[in-house]
Amino acid sequence: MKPRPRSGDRGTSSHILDIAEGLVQSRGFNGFSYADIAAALAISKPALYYHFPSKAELGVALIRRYEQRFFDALSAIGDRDAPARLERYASLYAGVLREGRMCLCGMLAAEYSTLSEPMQQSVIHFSDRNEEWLSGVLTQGQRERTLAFAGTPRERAHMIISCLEGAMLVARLYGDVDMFQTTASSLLAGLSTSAG
Amino acid sequence: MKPRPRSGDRGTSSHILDIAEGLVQSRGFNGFSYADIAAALAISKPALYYHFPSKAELGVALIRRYEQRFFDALSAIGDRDAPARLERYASLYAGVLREGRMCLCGMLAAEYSTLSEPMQQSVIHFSDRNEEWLSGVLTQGQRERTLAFAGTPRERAHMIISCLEGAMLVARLYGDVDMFQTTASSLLAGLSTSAG
DNA sequence: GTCTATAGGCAGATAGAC
DNA sequence: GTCTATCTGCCTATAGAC
Repeated sequence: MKPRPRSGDRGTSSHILDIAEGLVQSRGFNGFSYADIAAALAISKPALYYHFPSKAELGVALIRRYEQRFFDALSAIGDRDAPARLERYASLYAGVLREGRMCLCGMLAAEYSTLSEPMQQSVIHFSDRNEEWLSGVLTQGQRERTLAFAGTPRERAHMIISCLEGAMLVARLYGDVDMFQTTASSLLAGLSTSAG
Repeated sequence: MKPRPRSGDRGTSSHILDIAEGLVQSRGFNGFSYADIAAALAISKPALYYHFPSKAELGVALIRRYEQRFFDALSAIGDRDAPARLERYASLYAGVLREGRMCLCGMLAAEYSTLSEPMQQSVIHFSDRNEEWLSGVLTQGQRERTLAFAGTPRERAHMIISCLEGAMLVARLYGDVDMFQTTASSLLAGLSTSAG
């Protein structure tokens, strides 16, 4: 019997994921341990194992929740013209960076070869879905004639995601969010037509 | 007295760095241990400590050597017009990726917050120098009228490096070097003038 | 320069009480 | 669900022989 969490109390599992998420995004999956989470929550290490029986399973749960929230945020962008959706899309990344964090998926991409197979699959799944969503926006832009670019929407989506990830990686190195904004803006500016 | 290494024998320190470099570029600095290097060289762990008294000092030596070689490779690009130099520059990244590796500097950028302060400084130093070199090429291109772009050469250099790093990160996820080539090409294509 | 042996700590993970 | 106690193994690093 799982007790239903009271409103405002999302339960211990949720709090564990909150802490773990921040640790992965700032230090990487190989850069923290259960002891770090336990300390942050003032709880014992074995208590964590009740909720997540292994670090790898915690990792999978982490990606799944992040994915859920990320695509909820994309849905919340709503119906706008493509350039406006792109701008909101980029601002999601900027928000993460402003907290001194790397994109979860980008961080795990760096550590990819050290991850368990289920975690690797989860990273790929997230990445594929992200590219698919962005590709849809680019296709919309072509249809609307608000966006113009060489190559397929898929290729362009891949390029934009790659550049945003890289821009986060490097901007975080210098603790300079403005650097990211400059790169993101000039990346997207090149796509807009005068019709937009 | 350090014995002079015979030609072709660059010494144990050098071999240690070779292995460590590959490990960092594929697994990250937090993703390998002295035991991995020892196993690869069929040598004991304490022997490694004779050459590098701590993992952090090995890390600094690693960055320094990588930097030396990288900028030697940039010098070897020689005097050409800016677009040609850019193309060779991007192909250096592609070569690393082809070995299934991430750029050393990009990998360490992801793990930045977990690195010792000397390692952090070394990463920044490398990154600054890289940006400076690329910025010089972009300035040359403006002078020659072979390149045209919005913003300052510095900003553009920063953007190009960011995008190349991100493109490596994501391409490595899918084990697809062509993806990187496509992104790199379209990134550089946008800079060339018809004069070039 | 390289070895064997080992210290001391922290990692991921389990047992069993409450 | 959470605790204390504990296991095993690996990590970084050192001591001291050859």
